[in-house]
Amino acid sequence: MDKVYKTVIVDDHPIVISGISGLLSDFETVEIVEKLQSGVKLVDYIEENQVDLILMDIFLPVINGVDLCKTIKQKYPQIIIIGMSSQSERSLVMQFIQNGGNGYVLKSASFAEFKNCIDKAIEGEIVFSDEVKTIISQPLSDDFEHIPSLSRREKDITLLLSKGKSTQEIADELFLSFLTVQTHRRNILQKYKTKNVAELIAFLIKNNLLN
Amino acid sequence: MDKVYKTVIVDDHPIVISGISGLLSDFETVEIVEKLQSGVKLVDYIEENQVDLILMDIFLPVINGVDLCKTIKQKYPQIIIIGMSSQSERSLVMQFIQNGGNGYVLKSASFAEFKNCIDKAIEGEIVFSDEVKTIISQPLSDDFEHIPSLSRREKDITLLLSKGKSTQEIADELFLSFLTVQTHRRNILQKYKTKNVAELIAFLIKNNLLN
DNA sequence: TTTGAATTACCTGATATCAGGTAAAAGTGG
DNA sequence: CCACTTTTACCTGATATCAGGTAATTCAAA
Repeated sequence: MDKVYKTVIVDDHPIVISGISGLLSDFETVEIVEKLQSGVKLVDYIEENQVDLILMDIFLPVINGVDLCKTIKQKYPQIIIIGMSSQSERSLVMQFIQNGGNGYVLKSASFAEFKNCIDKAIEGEIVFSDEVKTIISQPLSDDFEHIPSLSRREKDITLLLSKGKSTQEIADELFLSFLTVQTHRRNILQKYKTKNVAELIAFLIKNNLLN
Repeated sequence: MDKVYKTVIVDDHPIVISGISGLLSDFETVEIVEKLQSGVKLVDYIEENQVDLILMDIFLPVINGVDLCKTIKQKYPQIIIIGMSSQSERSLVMQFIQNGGNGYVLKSASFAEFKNCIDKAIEGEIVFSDEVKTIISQPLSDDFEHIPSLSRREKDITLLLSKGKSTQEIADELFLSFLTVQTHRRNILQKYKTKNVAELIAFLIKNNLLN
């Protein structure tokens, strides 16, 4: 007899949870043990209960899905984690997998795709829904591009930049020298290989790095 | 006996559709007649069939939910349209309502909220889920702020801006004078009351005006 | 404890942006 | 056809950004 996978669904949208529940109700190998709306609750739940499989939204309030996956995998590497999101930015998928994710499925995937991915993931494969596959396979990946993260200070600065603040204004607000902020700006642009703030902000928002 | 509302659900995520279907199956006054994954299909469907109520995602591929609502309401003002989305940017909600929307519900709303909103909308009210209410009621609205849209040329330019292109590069790509692009930039910044491109790009993306 | 990353800071010069003003075509809709 | 918007274009000057370099301090992790 096959093992029954104790499964947790994490999504801040009740409707999505209900949709997935419905989908999974046919599965004999999967048993939904909990439905949660936040990453914090997930961490708490795992501490106290046995969990084999997690289906999680990547865009969660407070905690980023990628970081959440990393945290969980560090303590419980045996748990299978499948990420979900609406859009799929190539880099985001890569990041998720690099942090231990076992698969990535777009919410626009068909039911069949969804089921297939879950089956395969249980068997130990790294799985992607069709659309994700086409996206990540485009620039024939041997460059497992890894997106650097922003430091605390850099986050402060990018946030203010996105609000239209100038270098001088940012310096004043953060009680820093104009020149320091200038250095940070340069480092951030370099870090993401962007030419100017416009491109930077677009990149950061698309990759969910801005707040 | 109450009228039974012929309802169409439009969302590019099958899972969400399934979730909403489940939710609505209890309703006696609502009958789901079609589930669609794109705005184009919706327009086609309406031409051929009777529809009383539409639940639509705002972020749809190809056609913007706001524009879609406007188009439909022009021809079929009697159809009740409720918008849905994951995040709620105040201005986006306002735009939707201004274009004829009968309500706006966040996907993070509870089932009870969802049901309540649909009931009230059927009765002719303009409805919002709780979280949306708090967001839109903040700057005590008598300034029914309306967000201007980008002209064709302005769209071209903002798109290139978000890719990090400079004024000169944009001018070259679009075969325009440097000075023309400069004028467009100024107009766009003015239009959205933004101080620089960084703020502009952040604003445009948040309001789904880019691409 | 020491290595490396993060944060702070300064200097210079080229280039780009932003804000002010003006205005003529070209296209659109009533 | 007229009004209005859009698109095109020019001028000027102040200010900001970007790119190059260097370097000391702080702080966390190995």
